[in-house]
Amino acid sequence: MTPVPAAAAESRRTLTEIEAYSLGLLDAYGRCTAYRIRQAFATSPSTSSHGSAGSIYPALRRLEVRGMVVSEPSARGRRKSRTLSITPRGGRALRGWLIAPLAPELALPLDPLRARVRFLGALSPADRLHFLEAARRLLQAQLDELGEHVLDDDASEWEAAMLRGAKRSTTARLLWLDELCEASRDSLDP
Amino acid sequence: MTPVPAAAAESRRTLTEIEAYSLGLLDAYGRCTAYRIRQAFATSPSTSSHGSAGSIYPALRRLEVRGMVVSEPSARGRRKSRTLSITPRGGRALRGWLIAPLAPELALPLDPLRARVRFLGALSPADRLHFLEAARRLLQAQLDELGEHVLDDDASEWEAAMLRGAKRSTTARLLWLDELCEASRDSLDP
DNA sequence: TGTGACATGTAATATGTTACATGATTGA
DNA sequence: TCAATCATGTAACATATTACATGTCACA
Repeated sequence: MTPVPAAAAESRRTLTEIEAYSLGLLDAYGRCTAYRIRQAFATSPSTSSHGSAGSIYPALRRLEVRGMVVSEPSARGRRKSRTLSITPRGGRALRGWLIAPLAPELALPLDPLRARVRFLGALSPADRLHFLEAARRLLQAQLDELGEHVLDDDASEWEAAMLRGAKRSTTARLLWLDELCEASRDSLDP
Repeated sequence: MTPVPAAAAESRRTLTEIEAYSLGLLDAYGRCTAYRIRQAFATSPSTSSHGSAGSIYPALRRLEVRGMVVSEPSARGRRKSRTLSITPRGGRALRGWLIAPLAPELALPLDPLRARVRFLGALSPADRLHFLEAARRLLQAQLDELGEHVLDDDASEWEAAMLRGAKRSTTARLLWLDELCEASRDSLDP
């Protein structure tokens, strides 16, 4: 990330998903280190691929520049460390993000699997079936993982709600793939 | 978009979602203009928000640089226009993208609605209910729109399959919101 | 004492978004 | 003929991804 242009960050009205998620975690946790935020991204089934250092640290820096987060140096042993907390302004920004009118594209997020299915016509019937079966296995594994996912003691009712949503979505997509798989198998080998 | 660095574009192995989608459309359509690709993005329920000129034209240019697309000037009246078509290399790239091992994060794409639900604890019960009801209305509208969506004559079986997938996902998320809505209403006004 | 995990970052880079520019065509 | 829309782009910008850098701590 290139150095954060403070003026631009100040002038922007909205929060990116990563910024909002970070604010939300900070609000839920009270005070914590940037590393804890990163870990939360990495371990959440929904966001595991979006918790890279190169996104989180600059996002937190931007929030600090905008006065939504404050940091204080905290000496854990001799290791340098900064403890973050959300400011009143940060709280207002978080709630503003939540109650803002929902953009229409939130209704149907991009689904990379759906995009691939769109173009399965370009494959041979055998390759199609391979694809669909691999996709099915992937979703089944994801569903198993979601079932085993244990929530922390301090997990909120809403974290559990999110998990239920993830399960429902995955189940629906799995059923859809089952159907396609079966149709594909029939047409290949009647 | 800054000018496309040809060397970098050549050396990259993978396709972005937009590149792959463009290749797929070009493969399905045979020959067409960039504008037709853009329109397809804009009218597809899944990708309506990703068809900006600033993404499509540079993506098509990158594909041309990589030899996956060729363009020939076509005089429609006196208006300058270029007709694009996919090359054999482009076809191989498309099929390679389709049969490539699926990255685990494709199993559970980010859902901005799910992210917001995760942090509903930051809102007052009344605001929570407002949020959930607005989200429900949004998904219901999306579902209605999907139901009315008519496919072209040349629509493939896979385009229809994609549409069914979109409906299933949306229905599942709507049911989930219904549940949350009801629980939220009960707790607010027992 | 050295190996690996912890913790905090930065640099380079490619990409997507927003907004603007431009000329041709069509319809009122 | 004037406005809207068609069609093709470009420029500026912020952001995410990948890979790397650096120092600390636990423990074998």
